[in-house]
Amino acid sequence: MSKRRTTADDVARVAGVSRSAVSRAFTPGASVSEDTRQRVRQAATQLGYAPNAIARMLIKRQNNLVGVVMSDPANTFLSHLLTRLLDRLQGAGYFPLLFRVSRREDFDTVLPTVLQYQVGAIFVTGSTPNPQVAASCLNAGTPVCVLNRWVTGEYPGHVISCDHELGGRLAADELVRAGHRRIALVTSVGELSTHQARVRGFTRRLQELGQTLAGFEDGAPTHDSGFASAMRLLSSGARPDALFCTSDMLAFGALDAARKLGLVVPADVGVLGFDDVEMAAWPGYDLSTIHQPVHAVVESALSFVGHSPATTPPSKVLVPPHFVARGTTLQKR
Amino acid sequence: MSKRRTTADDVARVAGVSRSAVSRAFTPGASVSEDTRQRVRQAATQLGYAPNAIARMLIKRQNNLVGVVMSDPANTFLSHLLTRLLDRLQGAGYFPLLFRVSRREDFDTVLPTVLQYQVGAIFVTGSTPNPQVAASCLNAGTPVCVLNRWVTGEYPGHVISCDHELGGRLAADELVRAGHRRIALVTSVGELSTHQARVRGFTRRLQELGQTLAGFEDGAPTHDSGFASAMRLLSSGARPDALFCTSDMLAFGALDAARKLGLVVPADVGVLGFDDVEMAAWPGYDLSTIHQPVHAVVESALSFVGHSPATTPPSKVLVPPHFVARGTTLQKR
DNA sequence: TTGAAAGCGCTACCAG
DNA sequence: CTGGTAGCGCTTTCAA
Repeated sequence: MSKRRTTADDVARVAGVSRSAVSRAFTPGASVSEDTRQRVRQAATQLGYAPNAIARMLIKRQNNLVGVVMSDPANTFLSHLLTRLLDRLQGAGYFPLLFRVSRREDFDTVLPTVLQYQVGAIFVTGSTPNPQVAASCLNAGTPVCVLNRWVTGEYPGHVISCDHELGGRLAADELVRAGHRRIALVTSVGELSTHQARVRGFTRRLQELGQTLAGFEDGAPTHDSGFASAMRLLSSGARPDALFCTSDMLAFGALDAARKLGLVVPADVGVLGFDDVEMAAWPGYDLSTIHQPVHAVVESALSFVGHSPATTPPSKVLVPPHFVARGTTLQKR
Repeated sequence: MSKRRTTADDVARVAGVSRSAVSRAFTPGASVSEDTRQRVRQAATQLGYAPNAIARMLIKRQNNLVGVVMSDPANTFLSHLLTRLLDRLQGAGYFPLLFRVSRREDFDTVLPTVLQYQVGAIFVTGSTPNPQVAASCLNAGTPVCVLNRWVTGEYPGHVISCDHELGGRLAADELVRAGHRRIALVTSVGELSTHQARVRGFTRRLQELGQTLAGFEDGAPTHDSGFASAMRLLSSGARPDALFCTSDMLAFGALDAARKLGLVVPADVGVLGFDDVEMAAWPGYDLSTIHQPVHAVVESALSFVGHSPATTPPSKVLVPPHFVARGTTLQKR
């Protein structure tokens, strides 16, 4: 007994009108008499009818679906980005089709699939698609937009990101300006390309300021790894007087390590993070950090959806981050 | 110059075969000669053709879309649930259409919209839909599944949740068994119905154990609120010797408050959370908590997708949580 | 304002 | 194995 979903024809029959009339009754600015509209709406509710969005999509040859591809929604920072993106997308009348992929290669597999759903745009976070794959999307008329990571080399799609390298430079500036002189780095460059840019900006600026790195630890982008890295750094002979951690998660780990070693923050050791997730403002951490401009990134991204790559040529946008002073770095005078 | 997307007909023409052949070449177990399949695939890549999923959905009268409606993806606990759900859904070949709603009423508005996309199931987290709205979905043949919150009264859909009340009872058991005798409650019952169940179980069990509540604070479900509540409780004349916080977020706030007041945890005051989010295991908090069985909830939820409510009658499933002993509660002997 | 008819791009069923 | 044909449920001309 597979109950066939009620269609516009069913409603038309009950309301005693044509199928076209039903369609019009559900189309905002269509020319229908108020009388027929009422009759149709009534028959519709009676039968439990609702227009089939799939059929509508097919005939309109366009839909309000957008693809969102991301690596890890549980990642605190990404989840904030996602929330913001979802809110704004829905506010603009779009429906996000969400894909989670874990491995790098899966991004390239998933994009063509997303494309088949005739989405109006594809947003990618957590990795960068293969240029060829991106090109094929663009070719099909679908803008592809990489969020929050910079793409080096030839890449045909939209890229809109926080200026991670500038963030790294800011970090060096602030730490040195606050009086820290033996600065070490806790990072995850091996796993995350965004961290590479942060490290690059940081080390370059440090050099410009006449400082040398007092230590370096690379690991996973996790609290545990930050903890372990900081433990090594802070219990070594020549203890650093500040740690630049290339993400807040790493910084939280470092802070917990400093605490465990009985060090006073920031007097004994300053800690600077990157991202400015919600937790950074918690009194338990009160983390000084480099704030990523999530809102600006999302706003900028939104401007691409619905615009064919043919008319709106792919652009690369870099949004500047800024320093947020809290209690884990010395206060500059 | 609106470049019409290439269709199966275009490919058929180039490959010198019929449209049916093209369709077959893209259908896994169809009967096509290897020769034609090759020719078609080649013509397809040449033209940049990919089957239109929308059209396919329409004709197949079923699709692999599922609706996921949630309140706050940035909520640490929900984001874990979401990640898990997404992973398993994709693993099973489904495509999640994600909706974020903030206000209670919006849930009822959004469900009919989701329904229009002919989704195979709808998962709701963060609120409970109006029974009538749920019924209309069920009526349309789409299972609706409320995740992680219990529904009181008449409700026609699936409900699969952690047994929050049992979790509350466990909390009382563990705290008392560990030797805490002046136990206060930090919660957010005013805003979250899940917390209500936790509180109910907790207070009832406490009573059964012959204990009385040593304090009670209600507020927002945030770190800030937990901090403020604990501050009030712990600086009052008759200081509690343990705090049951109905979520980990509240507990983190309470822990920060205890630390700020110079209290030793758990000697001076024990703290017990609820959820067991990742952060609870961080050494900085090392929070004892009640673990929510996210995996079990998701597995159970998955079994409903694709099964018509007509054949699989709506069920209510309650999954038991368990206690996780860490460093913020006294160790029972 | 209304209804009839022609598809949207595809799959499924039929003969061949 | 293959090509024609008939729709999926809807919107949209086009006449009336």
